[in-house]
Amino acid sequence: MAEIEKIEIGMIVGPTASGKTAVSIALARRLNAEIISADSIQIYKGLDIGSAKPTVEEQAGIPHHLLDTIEIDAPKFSVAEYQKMAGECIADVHGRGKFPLVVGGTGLYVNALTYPLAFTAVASDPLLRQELTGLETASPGKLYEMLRALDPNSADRLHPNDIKRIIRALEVVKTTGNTIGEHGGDFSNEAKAEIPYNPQIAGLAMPREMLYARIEERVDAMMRLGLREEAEGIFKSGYSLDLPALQGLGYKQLFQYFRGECTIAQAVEAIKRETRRFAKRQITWFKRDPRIQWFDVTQYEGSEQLAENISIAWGKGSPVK
RNA sequence: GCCUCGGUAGCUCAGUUGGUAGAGCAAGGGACUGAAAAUCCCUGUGUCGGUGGUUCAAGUCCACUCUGAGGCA
Repeated sequence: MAEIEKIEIGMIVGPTASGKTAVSIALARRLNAEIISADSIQIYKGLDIGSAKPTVEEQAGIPHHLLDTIEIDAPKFSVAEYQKMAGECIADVHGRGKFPLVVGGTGLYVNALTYPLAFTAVASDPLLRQELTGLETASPGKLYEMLRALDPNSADRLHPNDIKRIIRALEVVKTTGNTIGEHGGDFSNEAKAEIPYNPQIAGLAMPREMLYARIEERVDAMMRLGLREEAEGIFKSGYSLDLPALQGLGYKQLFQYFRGECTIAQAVEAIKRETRRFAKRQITWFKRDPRIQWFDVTQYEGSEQLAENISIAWGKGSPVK
């Protein structure tokens, strides 16, 4: 039986501020790799300081893909587009004889590459979404009732208050006549569907206290680097502040300051607090993924040593001298 | 030195006529199928400053004591 040859890829995941950037550079050097970002905010142009996007110097000559790729006001960018673009990047990098190294903290994007999720089946439908939102406003609980009738499995899975996901599930079943579960694989991959990659996933972990201290330091550093000015430029540029891109940490809180709703000190505090909560959600997400091999960064001298151990774990032990 | 008001969760504070404590914020846990840095769900974590006393029973009443703030000398 002719099996399609899978592309071998490496992945580095972990919460924000866990040191993914530095390790990925060290690892890319060892493995002759190019880096493909799995970060839902760094992919936007102009969101640089606040997204902790690696600078040109930090990229250190390693080619990075899917940074600065789309406009802040690009219509309907989503995980489906990401899945497609990342797939093309991986094929391209592999085709040029280099190792694709996916690095990022957006769990859904990581899963879009490592589970056979059939996103492409149903596009989002803004008009239908608007209509459904109107229905829910007029009579709260209505949408969950509808979902219960049309797609009981999804209704079981979702909480009645999780309107966003309820709308998406309704969108799929109303547009196609099939439920969301009938469209493809899921995270548990009970369908045993195949993905075109053979991923090895390394997770970066550290004690919670240490991670929070790093977040604190990093937010202060962002402010020194000019996060306020970056956000102010966007604030004044006329973008709708409801854009998905502008829900990113740092921007949202500074917009409140620009509107006079809080002091700059309160905005910075809020950025730190929300970033901690975000990191916690990322940890929850990655923790349940049994395929991730965890590396406690405190067990290693620095990113070079950590990169060496990851490459050994991936069966690529002998380091490039 | 005297007087007054405080000391209860990580923080700010509630706490009825005595019945071994509860709000907000912070925090912790979880979910996640085309917005995912989004969205949603769950959870009180406590030597009630200390020691004695009264009482069947003390965060609550009494005495002493430590400690903070203010006032008068």
